[in-house]
Amino acid sequence: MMKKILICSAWPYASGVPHLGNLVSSLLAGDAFFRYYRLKGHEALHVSGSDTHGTHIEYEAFKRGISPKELSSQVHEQILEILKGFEIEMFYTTTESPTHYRFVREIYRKMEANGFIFSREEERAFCENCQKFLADRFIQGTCPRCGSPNAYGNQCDDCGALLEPEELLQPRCRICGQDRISFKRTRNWYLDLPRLEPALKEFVAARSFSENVRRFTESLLAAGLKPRAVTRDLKWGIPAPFAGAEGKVLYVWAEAALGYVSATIEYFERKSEPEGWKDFWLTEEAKHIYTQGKDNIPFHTIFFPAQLLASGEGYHLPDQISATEYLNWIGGAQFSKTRGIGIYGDDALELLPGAYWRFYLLYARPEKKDVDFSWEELEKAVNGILIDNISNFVNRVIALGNRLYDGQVEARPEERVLAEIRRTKEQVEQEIEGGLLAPALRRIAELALFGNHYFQEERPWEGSKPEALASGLQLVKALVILLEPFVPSFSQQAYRLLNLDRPALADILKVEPFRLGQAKPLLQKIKVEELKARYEELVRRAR
RNA sequence: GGCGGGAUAGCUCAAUUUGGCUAGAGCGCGCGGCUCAUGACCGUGAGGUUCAGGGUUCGACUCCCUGUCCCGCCA
Repeated sequence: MMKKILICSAWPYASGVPHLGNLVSSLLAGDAFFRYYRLKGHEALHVSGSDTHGTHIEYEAFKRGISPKELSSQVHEQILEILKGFEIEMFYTTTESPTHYRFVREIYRKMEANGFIFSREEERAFCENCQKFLADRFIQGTCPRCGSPNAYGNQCDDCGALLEPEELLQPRCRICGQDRISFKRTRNWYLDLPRLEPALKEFVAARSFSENVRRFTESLLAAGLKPRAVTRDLKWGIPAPFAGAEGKVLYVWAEAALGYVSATIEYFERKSEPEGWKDFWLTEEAKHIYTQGKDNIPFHTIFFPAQLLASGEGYHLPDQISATEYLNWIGGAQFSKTRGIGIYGDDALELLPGAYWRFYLLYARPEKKDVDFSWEELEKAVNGILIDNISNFVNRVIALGNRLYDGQVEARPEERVLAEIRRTKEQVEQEIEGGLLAPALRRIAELALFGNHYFQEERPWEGSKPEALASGLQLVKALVILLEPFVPSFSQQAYRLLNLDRPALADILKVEPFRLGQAKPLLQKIKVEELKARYEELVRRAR
């Protein structure tokens, strides 16, 4: 049964290039899901884009002496390169796209017309020098609790106290550094989340979210929701479409997620099928999968669906949230570009081709708990499992087929081998469709183990057991097809050796004669000490 | 402080949903074998107080309680 599957990966914030953790939790995982469902014969589409608005990008651009637009465009281009290098095939746009602007403004007008938007006046910190309102984190001052001079408007990092901006002593603007801070009245528009609570509860109850996602969301709902501001007194963003809100923009989190819809619309516009998006969004039939880090869960199970519900347009709500824990740097440290901690997408590709990263990252994807990056684990996964175990098995079997049967091998795999392949396929399907990639990949690696074991036992190189070779080839075929979502370029190379043309998942069990190409190693082992040294060099150069 | 997640072999992970053979794999280590394959592969051995303590049970890694440590989120 063919189904429309929409994969929505969390939008990278375009203040800087994404790091390995960002990639594995969203875009890379999204690509693996996308490729899996396509392999299975579904009509799959994977969308995301650069989240380019907001204070942080304004600030980052200011620091670099360029405009927010220049910064986000630069980063967007870098991300496009990273996608290519990591073999991520998707529709990737930006929140600056005209389609997104139009869609966001329209849907907010609908939410307002349906009575889910209200406004109220409040006091906000204002920098007289910059002539702009300041987000909490952009006011710095002395902590009233511990006296640290570096407390922020929302929190003092030194003593941990949670603060309100007006509590700071000697407040100053982080952007210009001056202390001409005043508190001015301003009007903001709010999404009325309390009024959407019943509909949200119904939505969550009707979905079979994974245990952690469901529990987390339910506890937020049980605690009661508060209205959430959707406007900001900023220049860099999408102009708020409400009467009286001239000069204000929509809050980034209030518009970026809507990009899942607008990106789908844009994708079909470019294909000249302007109605095509409706088959994904205005139907119950489709399945929507969201990939992201755990910090994004409430936005995708509450804030975003609330917006869709408030529009009253009947948009399809999220079906599955595949949220990861964090990939941390060595020793559990948080990635930080400014402090030179961690590997970022662009540097990663200077060290190794994307396929190697894909295998390691998806194999170690932090689906259950935080995982620390480790060079040793990278080496183990790539050299030990992908190459020694899997790729060598592929080469082993095909080379033997070349040598003994001149590449022409009859189709007569043994039933017990087919049964093992079938079991693996079913387990892999179950894991991936349940939102998990790492266990699926581990299961595939086990099939290679089975293959090596089987070969050793049957000794087909002695020439008397052609069915063993046929079985080996069937295993190879299964392996490379199952691996396509994880390491696509590897599988595609192997397809050529096996004379397969765009195989489907179901072909794993199809029995047919083999006509083999000339075997050759498809991957080269990595030298981790050398990589480490080159990485140190990259970090040094960046400083 | 509240909520959630985690803790299993030196390392990375299974098994916990639904309590049930002797807690399993891979890597690493010791020994042996194979030699078709990228020094790859296979067998075998050593290696466990399943974080700690208590409880329920014929039986607990699994369920309940208390505590410790790690990671988040929130206040």
